[in-house]
Amino acid sequence: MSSSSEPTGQPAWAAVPADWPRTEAEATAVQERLRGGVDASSAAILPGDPGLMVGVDVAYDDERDLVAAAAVALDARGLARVAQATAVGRVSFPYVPGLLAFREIPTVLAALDRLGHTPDLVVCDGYGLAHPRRFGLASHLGVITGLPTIGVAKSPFVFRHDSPGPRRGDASPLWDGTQEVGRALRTQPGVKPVFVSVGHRMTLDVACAHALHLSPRYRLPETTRAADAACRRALAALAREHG
DNA sequence: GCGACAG
DNA sequence: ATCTTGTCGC
Repeated sequence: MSSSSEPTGQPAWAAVPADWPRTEAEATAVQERLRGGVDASSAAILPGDPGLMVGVDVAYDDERDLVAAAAVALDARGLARVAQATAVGRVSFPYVPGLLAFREIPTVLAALDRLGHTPDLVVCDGYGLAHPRRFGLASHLGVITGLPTIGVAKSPFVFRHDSPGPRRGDASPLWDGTQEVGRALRTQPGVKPVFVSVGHRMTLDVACAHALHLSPRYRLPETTRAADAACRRALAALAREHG
């Protein structure tokens, strides 16, 4: 047993599953197998509903082959912090565009387990359906956990888009041919847009509304900002303890 | 074949 | 992601 005087608690250790994909071919096969499980037909939670909005993010120390993940729960009404948890582990996959989930998910799952609350929405750093195989990180995490998820990415990936209007809330589609798979969304006036896509149990309109609601002051959602800070702190603490 | 390419 | 100096602004 361990006592925690830290407000955040000690990080959980995240083991990489023995059957985790090791090659790109194995990883893409997993995506092809799971992608049918995505539900984008309706939104499990609406902005304004009570509930817990959970941001997840990951920080890396490739030198030491370490990952730290954080899950931070904010009250949907008022965005006050309710709980947070962190986890650390070994890097489970190299960075390959399109296969980000295999790098982040084991540690993120450990942090979510440790949270002690069931999220009503998980906000991921990256993409969901706006992905080469329609199964980015947010969708993958959603299908594995069964939780509603959205992706909010900081930079464009594979799909083209026009610049959204200058006002907060202005958006323009991310096109995969003639299909809208995501949206470039202006969360703050005069600031670069973010890129929103559905993860699981969510629609694009509602995903954008959540992203906007979660970003009252800065470009990025408060969930993402909180999770980013928390996983960086966890990684720094880990490097401090060891060498 | 070459470049681009979430984090 | 991470590395990094200064700079502009509240």
